[in-house]
Amino acid sequence: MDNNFFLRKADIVARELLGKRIVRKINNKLLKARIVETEAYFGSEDPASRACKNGNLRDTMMQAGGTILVYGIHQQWLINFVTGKKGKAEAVLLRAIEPLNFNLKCSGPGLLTRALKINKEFHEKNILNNNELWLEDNNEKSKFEIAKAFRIGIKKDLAEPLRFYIKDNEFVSRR
DNA sequence: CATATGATGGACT
DNA sequence: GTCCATCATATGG
Repeated sequence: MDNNFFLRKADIVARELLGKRIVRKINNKLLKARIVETEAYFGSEDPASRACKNGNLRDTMMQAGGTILVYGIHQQWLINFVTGKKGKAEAVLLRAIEPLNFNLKCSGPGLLTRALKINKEFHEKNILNNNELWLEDNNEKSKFEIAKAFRIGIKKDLAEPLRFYIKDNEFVSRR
């Protein structure tokens, strides 16, 4: 994965992430999955983002693109990838993945972190330089259609749709 | 320490 | 669609 991949705006990265593979290494076994649903979040200007109020989280979102951001909510861990240049508070939330070589439900942000055993240990590590979790580009772009929607489970959303998913993919979270 | 608050998920009507 | 268990955080005393 290119070093500049995450240095773009969160909504661009969210779209580009679709179809990429996420690989998790556990005890020398590789869990592979395809990213099928993402959401873009912004810092200060985004009323839906926790970073809007929370200083610590915003600091993490201001890191340079590629930093992993993990935070707990409703007894789940949610994983985000920080995007944009250092100083910009932006991130992309991983909402759903399609398991390729294992059989666990991954149709939701909390479910996929459970399946891949992702927890706070990954917080503030870098996805581009990690031997337990990384991304692979397998050039699937243009093999699918991208659908847009408003973000899920949020009280105050922004005016523009910031949720992106692969159209007609059965592993996308519902609602 | 006490309490409130969800970027959830699953069960249920 | 609605209800709610459950817990990592933030915030206030």
